[in-house]
Amino acid sequence: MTKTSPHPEPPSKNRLRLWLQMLKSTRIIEAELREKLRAEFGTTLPRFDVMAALSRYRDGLKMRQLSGVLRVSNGNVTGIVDRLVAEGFVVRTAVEGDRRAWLVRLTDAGRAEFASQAAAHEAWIDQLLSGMSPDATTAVRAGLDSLTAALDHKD
Amino acid sequence: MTKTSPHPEPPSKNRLRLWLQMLKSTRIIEAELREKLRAEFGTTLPRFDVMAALSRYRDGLKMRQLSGVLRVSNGNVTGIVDRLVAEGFVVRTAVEGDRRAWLVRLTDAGRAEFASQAAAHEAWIDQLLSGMSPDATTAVRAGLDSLTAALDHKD
DNA sequence: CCCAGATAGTTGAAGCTTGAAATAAATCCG
DNA sequence: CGGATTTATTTCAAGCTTCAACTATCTGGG
Repeated sequence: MTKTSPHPEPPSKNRLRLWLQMLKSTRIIEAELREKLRAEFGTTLPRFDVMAALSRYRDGLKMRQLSGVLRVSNGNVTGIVDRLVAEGFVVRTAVEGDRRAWLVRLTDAGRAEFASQAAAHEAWIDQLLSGMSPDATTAVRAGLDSLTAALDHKD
Repeated sequence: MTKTSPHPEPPSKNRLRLWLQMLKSTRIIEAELREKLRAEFGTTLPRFDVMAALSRYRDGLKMRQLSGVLRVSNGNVTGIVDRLVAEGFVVRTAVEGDRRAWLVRLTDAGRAEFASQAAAHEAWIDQLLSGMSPDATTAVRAGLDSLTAALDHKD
């Protein structure tokens, strides 16, 4: 049943439209999440992202590893971590044998706060993406998985 | 042939993973585009986005329409348009019969500059998404289309 | 040992972004 | 008409983001 489409859209146009669609949907969802994090937890998406990354590494991450995981610049992470430290959710501890580096970790308070945020976050996502069937979700995931694999490889 | 999967991942986890994947792939591509726009055109993604929006409306857009199309705040657009005006790519003209509003339009120079940027942009996207087959591209587009339709409806 | 180069992190300037407050003009309605 | 409300935009403070410059430290030859 797979036959030539009657409207011959070139692959490059198809890809461009896909990209615009990715951008649009991602921005809508990000805006919703930002708004909810602000309203319900008084925090921001970047802070949430940092805490999410740290929550996956109980032993902490060096600044450089953190910016690598988040794909943002070094200097950027410095500022966000500064604020999380001021709020008591994160600590910088010295690294044994390397006086240049810091190990950044969640405090107990940070861990508790993040657990609460993460539960809400998962529910928000579930609700925001409720318009997609499980099959569609799986199909899109598969497509994007192959895309990121190719992109990562490209570096 | 559609039967219960052997690993019973709940739909909410599936959706969460999809979201993380969307975020990851979008960020990688955005970072590439930002870098290329800077290196090859000395411009930024937000400026490009504004010019792209204006290029689709030859008669111009009011500030509010512009921020609506781009899904960013009003105040944000003010600053970006200010810079594009200073660079001579955009003009603000008065709106007949409404002294509050401005009509923002590309200048001839802006149109020429954008044509050049847009051609490069399309080629970059084509290259960045080259890891996806036409079928996968179409499938993902379909999934995201239904998602944005549901999200837009939700407002 | 010592220094050249690499590595970890911070700082600073410029620009992007938001939300809230402020201006100004249009519209609505009594 | 005239005041209340709505609409269009700008301004501002705070935070996010990048890149480039800078400091401090480590590492690997000679």
